[in-house]
Amino acid sequence: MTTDPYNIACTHGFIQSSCSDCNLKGLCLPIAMDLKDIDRVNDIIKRSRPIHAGEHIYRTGDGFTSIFAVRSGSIKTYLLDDDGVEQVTGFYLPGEILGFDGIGNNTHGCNVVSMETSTVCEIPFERIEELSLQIPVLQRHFFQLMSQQIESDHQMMMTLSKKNAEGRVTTLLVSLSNRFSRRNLSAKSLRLPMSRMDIGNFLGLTIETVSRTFSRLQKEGIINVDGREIHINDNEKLHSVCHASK
Amino acid sequence: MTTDPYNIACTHGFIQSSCSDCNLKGLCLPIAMDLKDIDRVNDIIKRSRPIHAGEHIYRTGDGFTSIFAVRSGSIKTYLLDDDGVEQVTGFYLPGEILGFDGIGNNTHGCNVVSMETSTVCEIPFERIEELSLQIPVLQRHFFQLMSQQIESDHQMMMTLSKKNAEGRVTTLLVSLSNRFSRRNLSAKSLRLPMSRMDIGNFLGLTIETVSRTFSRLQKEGIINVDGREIHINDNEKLHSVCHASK
DNA sequence: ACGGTTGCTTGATTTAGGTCAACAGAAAAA
DNA sequence: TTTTTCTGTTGACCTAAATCAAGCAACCGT
Repeated sequence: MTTDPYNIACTHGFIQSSCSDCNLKGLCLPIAMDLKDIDRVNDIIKRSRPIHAGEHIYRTGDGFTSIFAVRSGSIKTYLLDDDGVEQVTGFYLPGEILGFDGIGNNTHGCNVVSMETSTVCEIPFERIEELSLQIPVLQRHFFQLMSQQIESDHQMMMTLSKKNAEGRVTTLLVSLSNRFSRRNLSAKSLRLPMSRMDIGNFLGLTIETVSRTFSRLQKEGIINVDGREIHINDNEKLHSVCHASK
Repeated sequence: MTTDPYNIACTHGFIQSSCSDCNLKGLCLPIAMDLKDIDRVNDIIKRSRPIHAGEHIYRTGDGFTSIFAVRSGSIKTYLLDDDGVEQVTGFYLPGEILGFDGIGNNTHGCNVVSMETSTVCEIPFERIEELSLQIPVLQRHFFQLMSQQIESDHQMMMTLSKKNAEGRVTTLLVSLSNRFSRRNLSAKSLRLPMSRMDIGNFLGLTIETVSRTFSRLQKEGIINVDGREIHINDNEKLHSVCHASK
């Protein structure tokens, strides 16, 4: 086994060191990109050593130099307000890209921490910006990724503003289920990468309410809960509860 | 007076038909852009006839072709969920750019409606995308604008998730005050462009709670309220109430 | 001058979810 | 082994904001 810090990260047991081999490339790179251009992107990417649970990738105020693609594990982003109150602003799973805040004023706008052992691909922004000038489909891709982030943030505003506890929790479950199945993992059985604390913080609820909501959904036969293991029994009901408003 | 629909829009009483003359260009275009490039941008922009209160600029699902800069008046964006429930996702004032959702899947992701008589500059996206490949500072600018939108959406998530009614209302007032003063308007006295309904919808509160909160802030001497006219008496207190959490 | 509609305010009551408190299982430490 | 810590669950109670209801002023079209 190699000791190269950029190559020991793969969780699948084999070294995966190039974008063209990566089974996540359909998520973080444009599909319609020819191999030559993928290699040009590949050349500027730095692959990380494993990042342990609780370890930060960057913090608010750090100089902005790179965006990051999650390769394995799971990551959360959060803000701290003036009083030190934490607000979780997002959960990021393999194939997803984070760090698009930060471009605005050349300073990272949030804190990023690993929720379990994770690996990321670091994408130096100035380099990818140059490439984007030369590869139109890449420029378009980044506009699209940022646009999707904006759309999903707006959905989140809707969730926080209009939905009750059941609606919020089920919305998160549906989102996670979709994102797992995009990676060809089970949409029915999933292991939550985050604590009840983080769920509550993200959804604007207390841990007690999150816990009670899980229990209620289980009692109604919609899901089975065993700690962080969730099984979706009744997807239809789950989706209908999803719209529950306050 | 001309009847050219693209040139009757100016509210200042004179025709203003070029970006280089526009007193908002510092807000929607990069500062470090030379005149030649500003003219190239100017050439692709379509200036709108006046859009009346309640008139839509586009709706969710419409084909995405352009982003828009607000030139005068005020605009709100909102989502409709499956049950037809409205969620206001943003208020846009002169110099601000909207429509960055929509890039992701080539379809507009929200509804956009004018809150009063407004004019906008329509920026055809494919044209500005081409220009962005040729003018690096312009590409950077759009990345920055989208990044700022993401950051402010995250702040909004914090507001909705963590703040009580007073915190939410004052946060909106502070934001509006800042955005008015950016345009060299009074930061102390402002006229709200939106109804109590829209404020409540945006902030995840009922109109009654919004109304009561305004009344309470007035009783505490922090602001004066006369319908949509707001005067900020005690900016310091306003900012401290701003952090009020639930 | 006329109802009718719309936007906003205020009061009385209800309720979802917050707060406080106790406890249990799992994992880590001693 | 016991102890401690951490995470999650459940119960009792309380409170901020929702809901329900009434009323008022401004503005509309007739």
